[in-house]
Order: sequence, then structure tokens, then C-alpha cells
Amino acid sequence: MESATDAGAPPGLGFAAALVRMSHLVQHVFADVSRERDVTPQQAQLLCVLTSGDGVGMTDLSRLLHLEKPSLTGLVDRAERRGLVRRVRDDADRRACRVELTPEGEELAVRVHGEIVSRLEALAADLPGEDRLRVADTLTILLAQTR
Amino acid sequence: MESATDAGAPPGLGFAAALVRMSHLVQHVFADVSRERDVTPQQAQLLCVLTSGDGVGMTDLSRLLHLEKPSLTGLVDRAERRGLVRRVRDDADRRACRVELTPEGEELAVRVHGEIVSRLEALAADLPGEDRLRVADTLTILLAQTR
DNA sequence: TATTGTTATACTCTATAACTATA
DNA sequence: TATAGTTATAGAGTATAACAATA
Repeated sequence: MESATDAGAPPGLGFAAALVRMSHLVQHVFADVSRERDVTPQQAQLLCVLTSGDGVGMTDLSRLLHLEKPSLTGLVDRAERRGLVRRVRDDADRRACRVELTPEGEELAVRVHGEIVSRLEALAADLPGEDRLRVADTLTILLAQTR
Repeated sequence: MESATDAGAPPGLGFAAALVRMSHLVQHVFADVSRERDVTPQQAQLLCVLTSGDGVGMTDLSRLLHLEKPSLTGLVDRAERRGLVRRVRDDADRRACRVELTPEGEELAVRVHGEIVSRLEALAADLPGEDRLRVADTLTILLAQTR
């Protein structure tokens, strides 16, 4: 006996495998929602990161998104061309700039974020709230280690 | 009081947010391990999918990886050029082919998979085994809904 | 006619190396 | 000299439309 699943329940996946599979599922939700809103998943992720705080520098953004800076330059270029974000020159340090959401980008960010959250919550609709909470809390602990 | 986290514990993330954050973490583990082994994350994922079973058709593979078929053609082309997979013509249906791991591809797949699993398990090292099991089982249930 | 897979094409994403401008 | 960001370049990933070959 190596699993806590009852007879008749799905064959338990193993911790790492479950995380990997869940990660793929989340990726696909992200991809589906992005496609419906006519942005790429990468651009959607950029918008979501920009939702917190009012303007993020390119260096911070590249760390947050785990992208090399030239990759980020291109991503921001394309998002800017679509009118989703804008670069604002920093007066204090004239090398730097902050990237901000435009009103259009902000609206899109809210819609995409809301849709993703609602699809993931829907997935857990049949789950006892207690289990849902426990998963969220346990994952939160794991995530805190890698900050 | 809207969270079960104790005082001093990390601020609980919310179910959907926790899944999204965990997904990003898994993506980065995947990216790091792939890079160390000198393959792209997409190629690593292809190898992992091919580990189960001996040869998968392009149509099945495109469904498993959620890729349009022309995208898959390119991915398999590049992996084949690197000697990681090979296309084997299907004698029964001469339109079709099965994609198989080469010995080199199989060795790489095992290493990448093992490394990813071990890093994710390591992340949970401080977690009571009971919690780890509960998360795995709960996620398994969620995943089973979307098969 | 339907299905399997590829080709043609156009973008997007990403990294490395070299660069500009400011600190 | 170090830091913020960009440009140049090359390759990988992806999708849509059109196609070839076989069923």
C-alpha cells in the first residue's frame, strides 16, 4: 500500500508527476484564454505581471518573467505596437524606463486574469472547500521556498 | 478570517493563484533542466511523452502535446536532426508513421525526467509525507476531469 | 471523401554578442 | 567601471492555408 487513494479512485499520480501534469493543464488554460482574446500567452503573462504595481523597469521585468533582456525588449515592443503597454522614461535615471499598462492593456489583463481564475476554480468546483484550501496552502508553502 | 494559514505563515495564495504560480515554477524547472542537457523545453517534453509506449503517430502526438500538426512536423524534424527521435513508416497504413526515441533520445529522456522529478521532490522535502500525498491525490482528481 | 502527414509562409519567442547612453 | 536598455543576428516554436498520398 503506497497510495491513499481508495479503491475505485483514479490511480494516484505521484507528487512530481501530479505537479507536472497540473502545470501542463494550467498552460493550456492560459493558451486557450489568450487565444480567445487574441494575444499570445507570453503577452498575456506580461500583462498579468504588470497588473500589480504601476510600472516595472525592464530589468525587474526580465527577472520576473525569467527572460533575458533582449527577449523582453522584443516582447514589450510587440505589446507596445498592439497598444497594450507603454514605456515611460524614468526622470530620476535617464537610462531606465518603466513599462505600464495602457487602459486597453489593463482591461485585457483584467479579463484574461479573471477568465483564467474562473476556469481553474471551476475545475475544483466538486472539491470540498477544505481540500481546495489545503492544496492552496500547501502549494503556497512550497512556493515560498523559491522566492 | 478567510484563510487557514496560521499567524506567521506565508499569506495564503488562493487556489487559482497557487496553481498558476506552481505552474510557472514547474516551467522553470523544466527550462533549467532542459538547458543543462542542451535541448529546448519543447524537445524535452516531446522526449518525455515518447517514453511511454513504443512509437506514437503524428496525429496522436499532436493531440498529446496540444500542437497543430505542422508545428509538430517541425519539432520532430529538429529532434530527428539532433538524433533524438526517428520516424518509422507504418506498414499497415502507408500514410502514417510512428515517432520513436533513438537510444540517445531515450537516455536523454530518462535523465531529464529523473532530474525534473528529483528537483520537484526536493522542493517538498520539508513537507510531511501526508501533506505531499494529499496534494498529489487531490491534483490527480482534478486532472482526471479533463482527460 | 476523409485522413495522415508535409510544405509554404508569416509571425512570435528566445538567446548570445555587441553596442549606446547614463550613472 | 558598472548598469539600463537596445540592436543585430540566428535559430526555435507556432499557426493557417494549401497540398500530396493513401485509405
